[in-house]
Order: sequence, then structure tokens, then C-alpha cells
Amino acid sequence: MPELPEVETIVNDLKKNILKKKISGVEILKKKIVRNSPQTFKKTLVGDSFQKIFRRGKYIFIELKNADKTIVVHLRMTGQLIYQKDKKIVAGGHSQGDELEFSNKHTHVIINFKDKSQLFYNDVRQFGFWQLISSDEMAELDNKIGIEPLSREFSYVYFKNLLTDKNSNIKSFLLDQKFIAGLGNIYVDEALFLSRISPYRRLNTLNNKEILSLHRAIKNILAKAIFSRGTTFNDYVDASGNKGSFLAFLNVYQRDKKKCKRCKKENIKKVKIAGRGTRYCPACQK
DNA sequence: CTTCTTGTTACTGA
DNA sequence: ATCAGTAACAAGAA
Repeated sequence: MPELPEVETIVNDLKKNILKKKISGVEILKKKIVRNSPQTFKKTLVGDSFQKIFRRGKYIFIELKNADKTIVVHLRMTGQLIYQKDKKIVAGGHSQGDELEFSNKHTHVIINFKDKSQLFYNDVRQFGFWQLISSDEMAELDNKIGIEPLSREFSYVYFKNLLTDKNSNIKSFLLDQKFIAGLGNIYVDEALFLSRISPYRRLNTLNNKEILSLHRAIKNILAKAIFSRGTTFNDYVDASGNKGSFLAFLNVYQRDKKKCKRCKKENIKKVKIAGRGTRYCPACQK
């Protein structure tokens, strides 16, 4: 499940590879993924090039150079963006043994560049999407997305003000993209663990010390996960098709029924909160 | 066979 | 207005 660190990793990888290259062709293999008509989408892209790529929350924005349009991509649960240079054919006709083929039956969009390199969009569950939008639509979308948790603007004071006068459950609040952008199920559970706060808590019961601790935990966990190039336990891979290595550092996610690494007293428990599978330590998260 | 999973939106009802 | 709950989307794993 790509959350902020995974999307950040993909975008940083793609930044090195897909910009300023002429697009020679576009293949749309599953129509529902692209929210524009295939004709419009192809006509806009072919002959143009990508000028800029950046992340906002879990969204990826790719600006075109000539057309006054931006592509927005959301990977939802199982979307992958994988860049592949053209397959080199070794003399003798057989391809190199460790050459990976990244297109498969779940490849729904392919961008072909003039230099023969390719960008694949794979998505097992097909919930992700691509859409060409105007700068107005882009501003509108940007407005709906909350603050970037790694930005300077996301200060302790900002966080505290965001919580003030709200009465919701902490878990659903942290997952809500209109408040803070980019947190998903994994990093919300991990941040709550780090700050020793139970996922059952309500916002108006948090004291200053807890708010400070949670604010620090959010920044911390995201920065560390980016450094490890994200968390892979099934679908997520970076733009080269490689797994992220943050799984080993997780304290609660995917550790149900395993002993808490911190207090070593109880096992990590899995419950359902805000409609989401939630993992926490009943002994050290209060 | 059924149930569960995940991100997001839409909808319903308190 | 705010908040919670659920369905829907698709495919695969258990």
C-alpha cells in the first residue's frame, strides 16, 4: 500500500529517468484506469514530454511540457509505476538472465519514450487512476489535500491547532487526507505506537505532551521510511521494481500476535477501528 | 465455498 | 456542521 514514503520514493526515482524525453507512444490496455477518453489522452501525450514530476500527499503530478496539462496519478492500493530501459539483446539472441520484465497481465498503461525506454503502470486491483487535468483542476485538488507532514509548516503549533475543537477518534483523524496528507494505515499505526497513544483515544483527551510526541513520531517515521525506500510486504515496489526495506523496522504493522518489541509484555493486538485493521500494543499504548 | 484486505468517495443516519 | 458506519470498487490470499 503506497503511502507517503513509497510515493516519494517512486517520484524521486522517476525524476531521474522520465523527464525531458520525447513520448513516442501510449498504450491504454485497461480503459477504466485512464479517466480521460483514450483518444484525448494519447493525443495530448504523444509528441510531448514530461517536464516536472512531484508528489502531493499520495498523489503524483506529472506536468507536460507543451500541453498546458498535468497528469495526476493515484496508486491507491496496488498501483505500481515501473520504469524500464529497453531490453538489451545479447549477441546470440538470448536476453540476459537477470533482465526483469515488468509488464505483465496487470499492466494497464504503458508510456513509450523515443529512446525505447518505457514506463509501466501495473495495478492488480485496478483502483488506481490516471487523469489529465488543467491547472484550475489541479489547484482545486491541491486545496482538498491537507498539509504535508514533512514540511516546515507542519509545526507542533499547526498540529495542535488542527486537533483543537475536534472530537473524533485519533486513528480516523490521522487517516483523513484533508487534515494531513500522505499518512495511511501502516504509518498511522506506527506513529501511534511510537508516541504510546492508543488508537482508541479521542482527540480532545490528548494532552500537550502526547500531542508533541505524536507530532514528532509522524515526522520521524515518515523520514525513516523514506530513507529505507518504503515498506514492502506484498505489492509495493519502487520505480525500478525493487522492494522497500522498512518492513524490518515496523513495530506493530504486520506483527499481530507477536511480542511487543518495546515492553515485551504483551502481544501486538489487531482490532478494527474506523473501519480499518489497526495494530497496537495494549500494554504500552494508553 | 466464504471472508478479509486496502484508499478513497459517496451516502446514510445520528 | 460534525462524526461514525458502510458499501462499492477488484483480485487474490487464506
